[in-house]
Amino acid sequence: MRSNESFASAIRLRGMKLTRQRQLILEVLESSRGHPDAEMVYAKAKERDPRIGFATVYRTLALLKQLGLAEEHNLGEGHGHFEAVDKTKPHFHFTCLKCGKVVEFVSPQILRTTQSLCEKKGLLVTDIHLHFSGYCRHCRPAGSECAEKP
Amino acid sequence: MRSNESFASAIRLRGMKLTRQRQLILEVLESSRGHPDAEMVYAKAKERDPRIGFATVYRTLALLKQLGLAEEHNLGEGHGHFEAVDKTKPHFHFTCLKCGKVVEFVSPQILRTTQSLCEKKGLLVTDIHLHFSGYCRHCRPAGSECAEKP
DNA sequence: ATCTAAATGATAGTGATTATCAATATCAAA
DNA sequence: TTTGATATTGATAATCACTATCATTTAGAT
Repeated sequence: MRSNESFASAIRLRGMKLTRQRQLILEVLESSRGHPDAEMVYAKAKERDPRIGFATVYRTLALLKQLGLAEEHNLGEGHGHFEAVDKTKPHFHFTCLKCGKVVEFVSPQILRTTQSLCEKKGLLVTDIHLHFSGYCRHCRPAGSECAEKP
Repeated sequence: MRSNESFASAIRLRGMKLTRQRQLILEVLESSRGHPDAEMVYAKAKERDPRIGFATVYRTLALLKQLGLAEEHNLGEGHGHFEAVDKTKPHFHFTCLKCGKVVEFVSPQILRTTQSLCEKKGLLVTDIHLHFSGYCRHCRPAGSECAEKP
């Protein structure tokens, strides 16, 4: 795991300590498919370290976010969902309002547009959250095309 | 206020009742600058109707969202921010991580790209939330250009 | 004016996240 | 390698944003 290295150095750079728990939580996140929430990460971490605490999970997820190793997404449920960052594959999310399915997709064009917008406005962008919601192919009413809100 | 009309008809269409409180909350939202949260809407509504309740504010904001008359944005604080919808001006938000300022901007190009993505994937998109965060012109470190997360 | 269902407001409850703090573990230095 | 300073942990209490409940009130049809 290459990010273990960068994690260790980022941690030490800031005078923080590389703990068993922090490494475990990063590993859990990296080996997760989809977008686990804090509770899910806690459950998975607990399988490998039954003594791990809930607060540590939250603290570590916040730390990983700060270090740019994790992202938190708001998928329309009342709580956060987390994902290990793979810088080579920035992507966006669509949530189906009916079946709840989350679709990931990429758009180099949106990234480019964002890039140029950011330059024009003098904004230093560190995070882009693009989240669509609506109805997936399966749940959309028959015959409906892309449209504005009803 | 043209949206009062559409509000009244949308409400009645669904067999709901057009109450003093609902009208007041819509008016508060429409006359607000920026992106008030539920508490702010409650405070402003209370100025005009001291008997109004907290739950009513939440219920009505949810209703306005359903009717497409309001949007809820996640600006990185732990709670929602609301905004009356003006369909002629879809826009996005940038939050400065240092000073907290929220910048609004438009991008017809991103809307177009979204439109065509949605068509390709067969997704019926009803809502687009694009939220950037980073550092504004004033807070960004001197000499820094647009860049990835540190 | 009357009636009925919808809506309100007060408040209790819930779920997610954060703060507190004594106990523990990391890691630099002796 | 032990020691010591202090960052971190884990248990739990607290907080925060929001939602459910329910008796009372009100909108709007008759």
